[in-house]
Amino acid sequence: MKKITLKDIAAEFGVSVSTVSKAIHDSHEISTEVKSKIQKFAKAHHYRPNKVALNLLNRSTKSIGVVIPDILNYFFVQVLYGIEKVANERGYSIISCVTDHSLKKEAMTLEMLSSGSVDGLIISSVASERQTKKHLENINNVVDYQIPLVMFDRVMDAIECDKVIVDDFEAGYKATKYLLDTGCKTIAIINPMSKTKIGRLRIGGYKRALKERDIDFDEKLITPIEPQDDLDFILSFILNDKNIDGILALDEITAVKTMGIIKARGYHVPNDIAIIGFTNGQLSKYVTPALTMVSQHGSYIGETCANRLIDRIESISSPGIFEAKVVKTSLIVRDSTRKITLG
Amino acid sequence: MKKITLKDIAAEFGVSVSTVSKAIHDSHEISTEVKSKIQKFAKAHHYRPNKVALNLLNRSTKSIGVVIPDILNYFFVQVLYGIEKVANERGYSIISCVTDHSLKKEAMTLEMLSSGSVDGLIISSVASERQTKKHLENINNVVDYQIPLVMFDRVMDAIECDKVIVDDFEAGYKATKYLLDTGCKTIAIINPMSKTKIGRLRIGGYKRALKERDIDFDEKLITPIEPQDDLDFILSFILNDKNIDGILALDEITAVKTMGIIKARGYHVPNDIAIIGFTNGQLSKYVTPALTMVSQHGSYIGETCANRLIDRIESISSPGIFEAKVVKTSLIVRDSTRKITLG
DNA sequence: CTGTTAGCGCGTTCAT
DNA sequence: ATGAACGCGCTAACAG
Repeated sequence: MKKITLKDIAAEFGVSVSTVSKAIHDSHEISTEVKSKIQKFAKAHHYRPNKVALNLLNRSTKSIGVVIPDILNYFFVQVLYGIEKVANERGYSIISCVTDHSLKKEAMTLEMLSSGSVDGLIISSVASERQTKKHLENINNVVDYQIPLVMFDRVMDAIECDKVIVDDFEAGYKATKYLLDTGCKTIAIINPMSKTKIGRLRIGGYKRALKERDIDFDEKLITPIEPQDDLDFILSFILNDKNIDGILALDEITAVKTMGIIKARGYHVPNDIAIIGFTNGQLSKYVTPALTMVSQHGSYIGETCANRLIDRIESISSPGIFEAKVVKTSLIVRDSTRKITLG
Repeated sequence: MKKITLKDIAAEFGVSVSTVSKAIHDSHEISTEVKSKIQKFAKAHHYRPNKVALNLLNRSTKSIGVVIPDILNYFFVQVLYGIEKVANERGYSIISCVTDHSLKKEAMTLEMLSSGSVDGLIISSVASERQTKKHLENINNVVDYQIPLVMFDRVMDAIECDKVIVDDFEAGYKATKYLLDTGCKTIAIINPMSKTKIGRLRIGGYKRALKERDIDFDEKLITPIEPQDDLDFILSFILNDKNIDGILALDEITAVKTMGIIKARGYHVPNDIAIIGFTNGQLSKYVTPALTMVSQHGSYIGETCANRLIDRIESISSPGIFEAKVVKTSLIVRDSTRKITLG
């Protein structure tokens, strides 16, 4: 069976296209019998108005583009989940694109999406750090294009748009304070995101917490790592060099791996070394011991992004004034940290 | 800055729309100076052809719809990853929709997607089991609509289309055989997907493996569970009742939870009880001990789906004859099973 | 070289 | 009660 159009139906009954259109929309202008016979035929042939034609007519696609660096990362999936949920409720579809942390792909995706395919864009930009001027310009084009844009998590200050960000400073502070409160003296940081602002903010919070207790900050306790690094090897240095009794791992997988290595080396978690990880996902709950984590509420971030964006699209929000919403984190206490001693 | 169209540019220079179109496409029909001035203007104003208009013109959107029951399930994310990868390489975008295991949502999504928004569909249907006739009809409409469809994992026999499925029978067989080979005598199954064909196939493989060893099948060893069930409570029955030394958990999260409970009850894994889980994801590698799993190669499934679908769309495949591709599983041996004893 | 016309599929005037 | 005409933004065939 071929895809059927108004034209086909019109030909079938020897009437005009507009008559068919009106009949299908149950217009009172059309006689009852013509209406019913056309409607019956349309239903029998599964007529459905061509979305693309309507999009063109309405200059709106009722869909929003989501651009994320990585879909195998549970945090982004959670955000996507939140976006999809709200979008769906409000009658929008999602076009999701993954950039694989590649600037070039991100540029291409933006280019593609910003030419009418979507009514708005939600993005977590790879380029949040290594800000090429060219790329910045690229994103700005999107904004100039009059297409609403919401950035989350990895945002760029130089772009004027709505933003939904995590209070990473507070997260770092909170986690550090908790380790301190539970008796840790020397806290190391394993930092797999050393080049990002997010990483810097978390370390900022860490420093702040130390300062409050008059503990000197020691640069050597901070270890930046890259994906290709041998974590086991790196940890041996850290563990031998200092008398560490607490570790902050700035993402979930690093937290999990770090704990595995530490346990294998015979340390007890949390008695010898306590660990807190960032970005609560699926893993931390089921490892042994279950990891204490900083949760960023990915789904909530997604929902917030989607609501803000759709408000913009339907211009409920006041135009021109952009807002940056800061989402607080919370500490999910499990068994990789010692219990807090009251009194 | 407003979105700019050919018409706007034409007005700007007092030429016709088609001249502008040709100039922008660098047609040889247009004089060099007109071309260059138009091109310059277009670039300055970030002109980009309206995708929607082109879609209407070409009767193609260069995008494919993906419908999955759950995006927080790592298997589906892996499939999505594979699809996205291939689609991207071949110049297609993804519109992803989540049905939350709801038949109604799936019907709505299909309805929405099949009216011109996408060139083809990849779906894992919630309805693969509780096949309402109405719903079947609904999916069949899509097929009738002349829009290419590929089903994966949870497929429906009654739908005629390309399919990519997992060899679940073999998976059940393989896992059971491995437990048997490593000395297990009494193997229980925890089945969180008791209503699906997939679950039945895996159990079929299990029975087959038992039969090969002349072990009688005991219905009581199979325990169906529902999401709301108290696994701890259920396991106490199973463990008390039988002298179980091996467990097959038919999905990852059940495997992980089951192992946690078993360990908490003082059993040693794998010496007292060995465990194999299905659907290898992120979790199983990092729990202690690391779980032996059956991998379904989600990403590969996704790639296969996408390639098949795009071939169909571009009608490289021979039309009319549908293929069902069966993807083999593999056993990833880790530490929740005993070592195989050679000789 | 440039412009006119037509049409993708639809809904919305405005005539008849 | 029905139909013709128009336009959404674009390309392509054809005319000048």
